[in-house]
Amino acid sequence: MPTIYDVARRARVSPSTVSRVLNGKQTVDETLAARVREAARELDYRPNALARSLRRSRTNLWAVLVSDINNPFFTALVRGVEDVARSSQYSVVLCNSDEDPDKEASYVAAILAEQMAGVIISPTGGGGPVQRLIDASVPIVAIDRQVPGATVDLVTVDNEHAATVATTHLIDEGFRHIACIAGPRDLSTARQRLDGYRRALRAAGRPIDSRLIQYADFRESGGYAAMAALLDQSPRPDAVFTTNNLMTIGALECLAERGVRVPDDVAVFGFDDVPCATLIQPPLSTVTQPTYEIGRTAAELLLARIAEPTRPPSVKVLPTEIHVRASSRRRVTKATRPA
Amino acid sequence: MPTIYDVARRARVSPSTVSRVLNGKQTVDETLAARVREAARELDYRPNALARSLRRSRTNLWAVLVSDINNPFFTALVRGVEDVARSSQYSVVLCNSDEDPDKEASYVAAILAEQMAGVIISPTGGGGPVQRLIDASVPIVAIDRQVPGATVDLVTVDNEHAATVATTHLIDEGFRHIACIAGPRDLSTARQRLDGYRRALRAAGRPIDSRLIQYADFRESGGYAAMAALLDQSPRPDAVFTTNNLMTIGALECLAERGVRVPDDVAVFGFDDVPCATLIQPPLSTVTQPTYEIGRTAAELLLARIAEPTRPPSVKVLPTEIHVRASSRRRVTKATRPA
DNA sequence: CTGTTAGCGCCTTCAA
DNA sequence: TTGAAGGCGCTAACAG
Repeated sequence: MPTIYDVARRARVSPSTVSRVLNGKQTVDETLAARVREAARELDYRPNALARSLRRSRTNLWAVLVSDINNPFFTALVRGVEDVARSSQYSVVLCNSDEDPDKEASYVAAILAEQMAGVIISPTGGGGPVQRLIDASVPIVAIDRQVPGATVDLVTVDNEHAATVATTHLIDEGFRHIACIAGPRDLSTARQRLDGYRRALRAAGRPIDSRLIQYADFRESGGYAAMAALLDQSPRPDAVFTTNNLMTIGALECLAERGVRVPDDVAVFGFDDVPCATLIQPPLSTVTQPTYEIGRTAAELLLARIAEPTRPPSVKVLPTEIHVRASSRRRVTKATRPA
Repeated sequence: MPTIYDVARRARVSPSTVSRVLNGKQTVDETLAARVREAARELDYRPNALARSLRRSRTNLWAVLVSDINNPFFTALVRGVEDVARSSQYSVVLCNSDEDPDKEASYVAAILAEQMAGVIISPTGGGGPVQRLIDASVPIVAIDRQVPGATVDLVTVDNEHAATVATTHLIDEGFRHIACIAGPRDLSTARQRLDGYRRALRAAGRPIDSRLIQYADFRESGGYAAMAALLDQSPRPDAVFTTNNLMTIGALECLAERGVRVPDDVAVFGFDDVPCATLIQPPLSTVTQPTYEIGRTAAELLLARIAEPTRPPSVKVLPTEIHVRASSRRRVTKATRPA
């Protein structure tokens, strides 16, 4: 690999001049600049990012550290991040903490060691490792959920509101025993969605039956188990609000396996888009988040934070969309239909 | 951030001794080693990976450069890679080329600039950028598809065989006009699956009707468009073999939208697992790949390649599984049923 | 076994 | 405007 010295020699200038030309600095004489550019091209010179970063003590790499790489919500938002990053000369790498604080800690260590320029993160519940990034003044933007015990830039949605709307819809349809499959207690997002569910019931003068609230882990298996538990107990729900996409899938699998009909026996309203939502019968009612916009907004906040590290943290709340479809609509049963 | 000099001063030894202790080198006197470790702990010292990498001229970062981050096939295999990487002190970052040679080129540039220790890649069709990595002797393992015009370590599956089995199944079920939604012509994987389809027809003495072969882009929208084209022409297929998961989804969406029944009007056999496969009605017949194993095997090949850069490239072909479900079974129609 | 020294490739004062 | 020189933090020769 040719170095800046090789280029300098070939262009008959000093290494500093090469550096200046390659970084678009100051006014270098156009004759020399042209010679430098040609020499660089001829040698297929590519700057050593390691050396440059060591010198400048920061790279041009952003990490997107998500809690579940298999959740399409997180992968979809990466595109929004990439589009902003590319236009600002950053490269984006994706890391997967898998909701595991240990893995998160090991990626945080790597981010620190590699001196990455910024981090967009959906922190795991533990919340420990992220503090290291904050302590080290690494520019950081949280997505989806807050960093426990810290105030950093955040891009999220109106979780509580959306959950209220979804639950209220189920109430208005006339369902009596509306269950909620909630996420981990230590995730702000999960708490807000559960709060929205509770608020809707309260507003309708309905009691909140804690047996109808099942906590799970935001994964498919968790949704499945929670649904199974709900079906095995009394009162058995006639509707369920599932608070993320993977848990919705798990719950639907459980219902299908047991021959429980949707929405006739149990209605379903899910949070987040579900892959192949349109292929599932009946079509699924969902709250959807603007994933691309979330990624884009987070990236823009990160740029702003890098440019001005001391600016006060800001929170962007993006709007959700509610899609009411057949899975949450009460059907007139045959028995009550006029003969 | 404390440096190795700070640790050395505090432990009253030289920086080299600190370096040796921290890297587990040679036999350092245990008294000194203990002092060093304690000093490092007290200062919360974390080595600067940039400096270390600059010095050693290689990092401990692997890149997994996939062609579509929204395809669960690719994200699922990352876990297999991570498990191997972690046990060998490498961190894994995921990059998304989005089947776009330009994006791929820009990530290749970043990988080169950051001197990453190894790359696992599913190359885009263009094939250009990967050559840079090979030229720079970056250890590289291809997954899913070959690198055009180069011989590197490769982990793939028995694409042609699996496609033959799937198509043969459709033939045996008695379908007359079996279509194929094929992938991009410049991807080895797509070619092999199409070859398998052709071979099955040939073996059954069936003509190969080129109107029944639609080329698409391995994406949902491509599958949709291809299916639409097939439905609008004559002969209209009564079965279709879709050669990847996203195109299967697109095709199913098209069929659902037009009220075409599966499998009564058109039977479907898909390649790759489809998210929420079990929720789709009718259950989908698929060829599935061992994603975790593919990731693990690729990572192991990469380790071997790093350890011995000159070893001859090897190709690992992992077995697929065929799941025949209702979407590809011929149903006895009511007309022919005994009354 | 330990310390001194030099340099990985680059950028950035500082002088000219 | 250009060049010379130093140093980012670390490791690997080389002495001792």
